[in-house]
Amino acid sequence: MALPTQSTNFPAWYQAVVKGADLAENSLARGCMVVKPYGWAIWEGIQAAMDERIKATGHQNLQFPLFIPYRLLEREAEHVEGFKPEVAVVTHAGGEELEEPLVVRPTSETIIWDTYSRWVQSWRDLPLLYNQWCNVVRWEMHPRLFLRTTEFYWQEGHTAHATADEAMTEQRRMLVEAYQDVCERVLALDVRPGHKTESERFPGADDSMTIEALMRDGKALQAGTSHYLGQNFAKAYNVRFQNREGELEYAYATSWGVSTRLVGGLIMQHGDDRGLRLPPALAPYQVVVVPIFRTDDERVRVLEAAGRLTGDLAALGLRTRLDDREDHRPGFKFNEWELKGVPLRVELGPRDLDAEQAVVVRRDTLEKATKPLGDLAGSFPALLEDIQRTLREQAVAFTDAHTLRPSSYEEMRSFLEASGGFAVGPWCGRADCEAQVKEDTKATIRFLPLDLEDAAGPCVACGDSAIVEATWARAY
RNA sequence: CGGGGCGUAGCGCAGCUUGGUAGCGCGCAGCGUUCGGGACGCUGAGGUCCCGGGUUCAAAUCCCGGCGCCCCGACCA
Repeated sequence: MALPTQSTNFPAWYQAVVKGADLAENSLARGCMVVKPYGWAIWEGIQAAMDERIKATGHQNLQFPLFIPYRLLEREAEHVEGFKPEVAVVTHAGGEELEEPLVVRPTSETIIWDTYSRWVQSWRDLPLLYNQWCNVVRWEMHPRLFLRTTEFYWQEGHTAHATADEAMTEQRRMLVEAYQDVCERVLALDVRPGHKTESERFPGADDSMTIEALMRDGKALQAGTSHYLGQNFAKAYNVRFQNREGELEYAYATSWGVSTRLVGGLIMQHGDDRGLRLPPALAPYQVVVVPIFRTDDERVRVLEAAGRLTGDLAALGLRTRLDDREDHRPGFKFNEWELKGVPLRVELGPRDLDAEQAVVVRRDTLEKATKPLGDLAGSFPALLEDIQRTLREQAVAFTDAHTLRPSSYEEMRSFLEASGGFAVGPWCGRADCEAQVKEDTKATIRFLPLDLEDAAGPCVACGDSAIVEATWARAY
């Protein structure tokens, strides 16, 4: 299949990659997706890395129900206001109308905090550090595979603490030590952490933190969020504990999540005109060996050598695939594995065997090298590390090259209107100024610095005196 | 909800103006030739033309009424 070029038709390119690399497809159910084995393998890789960090930071996994009684959702005013338009409600079951409708969870704060009220009495019960991997449903207007689907898969962490300080430390720790770490170290993405403005905050939160990633069309993607919920949910669901002094106090909350959206971010930050480029740390196959032969004699010879190489690679712990399908020609396979983003490809044919060599192609740079068969496998771990590093460096270089400090509002406007990337500058902190920029450019403030510092000088958007530095971009 | 478009083979579409045998490309099946960058030839399978009604000797095509989907404007991990 031919891929549209990224630069001329990014949405079509994205769709073609998702389809061509066999990651997912639209399902009959409105806005939902069928995640296919290759796409799910990528998600499982993300899950494994994230789950390791979640556990390493002291959390345990558990599981809450899919259904939430409607009245529970209604307890926290801002929360219900924010989610009401996008919840799916079950009104009928068991052949009759339900006395009380059930909401299909759009997120689980409500049912979890209602449960926590029964789990917490004393300061000795805190903190609660729990996480669940599950699916949630939000009735979205414009579904797009991985980026915004009606049903999506994620993890949601929900913690309860005895003090505000401890909760805020937890909020930041999960953003940085889990989300940012896995995105950078495993997915090789460039993500920028920061605070959301009040208007972009999670409904019911006192503060939302985000990691934002710039895609190759210059639009930003919110790749993960971590919220400090203050005592809002504790008050709504009556989660009180007796502190060391014997006084009753409401608990402090955090919640944080990353979703299958990360797969979309991976595609859109690393992808090129040949398709996906997967970082070796995540790739379901790190190396694919494509044997080339015509005659029966050649087939025996080549497959024997290819099998030995594949075995050597597997013995080194590398995820390896020998593509010995006989119903496709080599050229087809080269293109297919490039589309699927496999980091390294080995081409092995009779001519190579005669010369005791193999052709090795890296997906990140598309460099083709001829290497001696001698200790070919032994050279691969270092090569894969180099690909991992290169993808990450390319991502950082791209974001840097698409970040502008505009010297005037006019410059900022034309930059954002053209989706040039991140525009960074001093901001007055006012919501009406933020709204005006959105009206002018369709761009929003993606984040404020993680360490909030005073900014000097005039607001780059409205000219009033600035209080903080902001980063604007158009977003997915 | 306001404006525009579409519904025909698994997918992408033509045919509709001017009613008359259901078509094309990809994919799929069989056989043969191919095989170092997305192969080719021959043969073949596959259809409630979105649904319901009407006009007509005859409807994918014309008329009426439904339903569904997509794009553009406000939400969202």
